[in-house]
Amino acid sequence: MRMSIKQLRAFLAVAHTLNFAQASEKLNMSQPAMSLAINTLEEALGGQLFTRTTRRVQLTPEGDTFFPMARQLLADWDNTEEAMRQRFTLQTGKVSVAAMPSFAANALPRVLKAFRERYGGINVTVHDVINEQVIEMVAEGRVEMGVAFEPQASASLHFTPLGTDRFVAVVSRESPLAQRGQLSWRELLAHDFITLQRPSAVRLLLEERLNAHGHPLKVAFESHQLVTVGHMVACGLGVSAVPALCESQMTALGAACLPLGNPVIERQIGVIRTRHGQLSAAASALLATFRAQFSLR
Amino acid sequence: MRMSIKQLRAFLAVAHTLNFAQASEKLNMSQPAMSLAINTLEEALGGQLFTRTTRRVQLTPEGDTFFPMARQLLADWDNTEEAMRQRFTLQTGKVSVAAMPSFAANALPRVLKAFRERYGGINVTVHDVINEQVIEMVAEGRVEMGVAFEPQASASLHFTPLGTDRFVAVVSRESPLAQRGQLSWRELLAHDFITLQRPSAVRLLLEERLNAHGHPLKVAFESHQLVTVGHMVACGLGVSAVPALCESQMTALGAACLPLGNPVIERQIGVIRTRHGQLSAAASALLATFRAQFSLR
DNA sequence: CACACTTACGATATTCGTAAGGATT
DNA sequence: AATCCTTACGAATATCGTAAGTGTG
Repeated sequence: MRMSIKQLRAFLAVAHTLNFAQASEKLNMSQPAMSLAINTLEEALGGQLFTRTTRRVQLTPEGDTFFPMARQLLADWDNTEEAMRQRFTLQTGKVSVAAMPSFAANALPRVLKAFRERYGGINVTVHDVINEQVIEMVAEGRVEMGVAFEPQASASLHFTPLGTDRFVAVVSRESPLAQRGQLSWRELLAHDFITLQRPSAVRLLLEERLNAHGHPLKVAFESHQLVTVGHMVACGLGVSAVPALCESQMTALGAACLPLGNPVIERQIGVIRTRHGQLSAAASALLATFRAQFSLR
Repeated sequence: MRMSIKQLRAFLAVAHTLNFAQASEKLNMSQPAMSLAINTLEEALGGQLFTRTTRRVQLTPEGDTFFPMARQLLADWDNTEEAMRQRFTLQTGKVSVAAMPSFAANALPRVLKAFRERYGGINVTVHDVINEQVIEMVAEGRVEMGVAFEPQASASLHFTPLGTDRFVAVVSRESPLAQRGQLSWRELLAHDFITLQRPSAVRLLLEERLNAHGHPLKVAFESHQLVTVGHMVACGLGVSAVPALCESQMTALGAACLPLGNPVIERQIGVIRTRHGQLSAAASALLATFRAQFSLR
């Protein structure tokens, strides 16, 4: 027979009170049960832990050395149990998420705020990387999930759409265009065009779609930071087109945004995760928060 | 319901094999029992540890974080159990013992050798201190037991006699006395007497007993080291009397020892321990070794 | 269709509590 | 004589193993 948890609790109670009756009361058990628990524990360990005349209970030297061991063992036990319970009840935990810049800088903070208000104990690590790296990090398991454009169908990746991101026109507030209700690409492209540099998914998408519709893209200025693009437009250097997600950012920089059509250029944005590796409880909660936040729009 | 040891072992086995059937076999239980164990563990922790289709068993992220925790918990558990068993079976442990110099330097090493041969894993700490300090250290609990002269009866100290220590005469080998079969105190005291300095229990005992028998002690040379006394005698500076325990030591220093009577001065030597504080298993074994070694003489 | 986990149920083993016993102060 | 631990025994509980069930590949 080997040690059991109950026996350890019994030992600690008796070692503390030096009285079987009080100890058994504290553990909500009968006194004979306590007696038996101590006896079987002693048998399991191969020697006496207490010397007990009917009048005095006392730790043996071996019992004395066992005392701190038992206490540590039970403390670790209880802590582990509690840590797991907290993890499952989302009182603690952590989740890593990757997001492409346009999302990370605009929609994500609001989602994280809602998540944090609901699950204050969960640590969230955000990796703000370009669209391709989001997919790469998810595939490699470096993050549990990512927010990016819908990738081409994959056996290992799963995509949960959150919404469509449509390109809008960005013009200077002083420009006559700012007064228009909406613009066509032909009208927009008549002006100097400012946009992101080549590796950007936004830039590549633009070129591809515009080419397909017979609107080759001629770029007057380019930058690798959207902020710079926004400032350039605000200063009247030219016009641009950005995903609607970035609209508020552009507005804040002093530019004006308006609907852009003919053709409408849009793409699905959503959460990417591995198909077979399941999400942690924390990640599931974050995903649910994503879906809740975006179903409202 | 809370975690049990068996559930933890079940979890580790399944986490390792990722197969309920193999895991249950390894733990000598039926496969449904394993299924139940995992289920109740998951219930205890409040969430799933494995995702299991009938074809694939896989750790959830929570199960993954639980894995090292569970392993550590069980390792600590088993180590503690084993450490206690070893302590009780005297494969390990430690014992502190105090001994007065005459005993520590002469009889003790032989006892410790026998003890060590039998109980190689037990660490023994010896405090070689004067007789009074032996008693003090036992009373204060700084050592589990001590070897000293029999103290006056005490409510808190217990004395186990090992044997009597009788004073023998020490003379130079060149002295005519060395040829005698035995000596009386009167004959011995006719020569220059060399002995230990005052705080020594041996010195005090000698003075007390000799006075009681009308032989006031006149000391020619004194030292606080028995080795010095022995050398002095060997060089022919005078004679001495030492406890029989020190006989071999004196002989080794080049002096001759012979029986000394009229009066015979002797005192009980034994093991002192506290009456109520019990001995550790290791100390009991050491005490038993003491008794065995001395019952042979 | 076969394999692997789950559910069901009866048997076994363990644990527990009440009552009586024994020892010490 | 009172207190406190131990022993004894019947009952409740938990666990386990066999057998049948269910879903996946």
